[in-house]
Amino acid sequence: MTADTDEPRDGQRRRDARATREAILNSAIEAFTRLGYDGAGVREVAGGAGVTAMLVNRYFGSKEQLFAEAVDRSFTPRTVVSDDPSALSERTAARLAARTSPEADDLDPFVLMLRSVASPRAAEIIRAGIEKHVGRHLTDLLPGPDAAPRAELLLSLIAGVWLMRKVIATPALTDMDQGALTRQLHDLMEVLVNAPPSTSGGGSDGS
Amino acid sequence: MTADTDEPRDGQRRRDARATREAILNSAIEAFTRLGYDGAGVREVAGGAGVTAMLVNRYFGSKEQLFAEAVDRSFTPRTVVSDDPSALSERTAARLAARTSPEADDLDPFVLMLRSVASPRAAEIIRAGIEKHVGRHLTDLLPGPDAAPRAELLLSLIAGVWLMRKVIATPALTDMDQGALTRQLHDLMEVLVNAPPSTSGGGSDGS
DNA sequence: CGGTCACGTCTACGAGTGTAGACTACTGCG
DNA sequence: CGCAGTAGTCTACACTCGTAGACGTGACCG
Repeated sequence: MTADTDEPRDGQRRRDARATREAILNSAIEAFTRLGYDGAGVREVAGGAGVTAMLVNRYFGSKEQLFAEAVDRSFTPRTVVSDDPSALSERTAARLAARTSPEADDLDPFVLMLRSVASPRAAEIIRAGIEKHVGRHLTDLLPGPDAAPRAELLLSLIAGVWLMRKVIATPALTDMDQGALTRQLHDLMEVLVNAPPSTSGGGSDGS
Repeated sequence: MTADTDEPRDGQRRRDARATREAILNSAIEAFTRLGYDGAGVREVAGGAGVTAMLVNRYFGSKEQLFAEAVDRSFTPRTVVSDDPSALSERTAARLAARTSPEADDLDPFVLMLRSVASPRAAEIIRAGIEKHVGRHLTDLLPGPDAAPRAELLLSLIAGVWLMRKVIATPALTDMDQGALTRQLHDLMEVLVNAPPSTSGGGSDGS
């Protein structure tokens, strides 16, 4: 971490606008991830930062703008998708399996997303954030044609696993052996990465 | 539809407890799917059924119990997962692609789920519903060992596609050609259906 | 030491939430 | 016709929400 979030030595932050704004934003990420956009109140966010509710609106204008900044910040460190094109599916599968394990703390942009999509305004903000941060980046990483829809399909898989394993907590998937899960996810992602443009003449399409 | 939801000929339902209960439940499914558990108010549900809010609680006890019945009802007709074991991945992929297309009406149990998981109580109810209706059923359909986690992985994929395509509406995936999407989903589901117990000696498992 | 301005808080409002209890009105039966 | 029971409504309560405006207060600068 950078050194700008220095905590005061006297135990109380003293009229430091920069640090207060940061504290509010961090508290917002935590609250939105845990409770979702609708569930997290401004007072809750403020309390987590040690300030009153009105300061939140003074710094961020409104809850909606606060959420937009929280989404932006939450997605900036790429926690799951690997940056290495050659080992993309392998490393991404391993990271996903590890970060969705029951022991892991569930502070994650995907959880924030899943718990906030109920609100249409939040969904719109999330869509923009997804495109800006992961979608575009992932599209560049995938080889072959039609990389964009395949990238979003990969994101669908990641989000789905996060949903079932950490938000809904289906038992069989939650208790699944991590090695086996990693292998399964790896196989699935390989299908998406190694683009079959239209391999295997599956011509028998109905409709 | 069955004939028990007969609408009155004089345009107004007249003191028919059975039909009123049904109307409330249908309105609840519609409202919860569109707005989620937190977003849909009791008054909204009641208004959709043409009654007042208090009647909802009189018939269902509380909003939470109403939600539980709505989830149960919403999941009973299997809309996506095919019942045919031999063509499971093929038909499920086709149905999923069709039902998540932009033209399709988004009244679906998966959307109801995705828009309601923010509430912990609702998430618990959904988990039970998933297990009861689709999970168990799908586990029986899948061949090979460890069918339960693979079934839930399949559900993760389905839920993720619903999320990205209909709830968040990422453009590349929403506008994706239906035939191509069906093919991609089919390939993915094949990986899950044709269980590789531990094929391809990726024995390097940590932990 | 005193002024000044930004940082932070307090009170409050209007709207919306789920739910409880009392009340009305309609239907069917004797 | 009158009684009874049930389908449905009305009013209300206690609470939380996001946000607006007025107010206090501490630190820096001269």
